[in-house]
Amino acid sequence: MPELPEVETTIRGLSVILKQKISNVKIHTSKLRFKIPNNITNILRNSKISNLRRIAKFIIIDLDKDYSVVIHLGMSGRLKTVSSNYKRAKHDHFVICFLSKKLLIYHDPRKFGFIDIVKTRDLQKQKYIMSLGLDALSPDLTAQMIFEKISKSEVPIKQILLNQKIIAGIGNIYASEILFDSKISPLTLGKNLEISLIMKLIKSIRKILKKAIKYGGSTIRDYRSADGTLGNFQSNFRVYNKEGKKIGNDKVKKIVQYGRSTFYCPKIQNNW
DNA sequence: CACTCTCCCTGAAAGC
DNA sequence: TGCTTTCAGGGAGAGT
Repeated sequence: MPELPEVETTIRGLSVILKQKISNVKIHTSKLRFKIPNNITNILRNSKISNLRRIAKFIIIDLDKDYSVVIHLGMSGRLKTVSSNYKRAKHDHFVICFLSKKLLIYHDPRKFGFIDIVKTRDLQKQKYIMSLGLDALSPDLTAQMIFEKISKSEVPIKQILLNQKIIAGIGNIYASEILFDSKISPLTLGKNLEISLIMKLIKSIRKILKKAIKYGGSTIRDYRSADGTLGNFQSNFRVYNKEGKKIGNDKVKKIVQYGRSTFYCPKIQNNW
């Protein structure tokens, strides 16, 4: 599932479309999480891709005409670049065609993602961007900032990590991995996390996410970056989806928090 | 405002 | 084997 490392991997795989000129756009399905704006075709046609970047889990494709395409992959979204002899597959909802004959395809079986187009200068005003906390890989992220945000919170740290308003980019899989790495119990309430543990947590956030990016993203089954290469971080999951696995003299336990599965080692993650 | 829960959707996997 | 049910998860929106 696309979390920060998968989004980063996708963007790196998209570099082949940089500077390319768009010849056409095809919308096969406009009803994703939100409707794809009607004016997107007109704005995209004859534009050039000037830059590719990431804000948390959002992919930003900047155009040369002061507009930016915003793509969120939701849970099952993928972007792939293919050549002109490509045959459309099921769930290919949106296609950008380039003069070079290359195609950029948005593929999303569950349609939880969305595609938007906004004036680049208005990007930060979009409510889905505006509400985001600091990016999980931002060098500016400090334990003090997190402490101030969670020191009164009765919410368990696992759920806090998923809250994009506090730290942006972490999803359900890496939340478990990060907590295991920092030896913090997912059940710890925000208000009970002392600053030294938050420092440890931030170290683990950076370590786990960077490692996942290095391995090309992961995801549950068959995460592929935009150039089609298979992410292989999943073989590096220590606890996620590993219920019953022995680690030292402990065993991975699965619990459900707020309707989401959490995997952890009760004896190892025992900061009580 | 802060928090919790449901729902959107499809395909894979489990259950029968 | 094959049909049916359950589960997975990001985040908006409703409800408390």
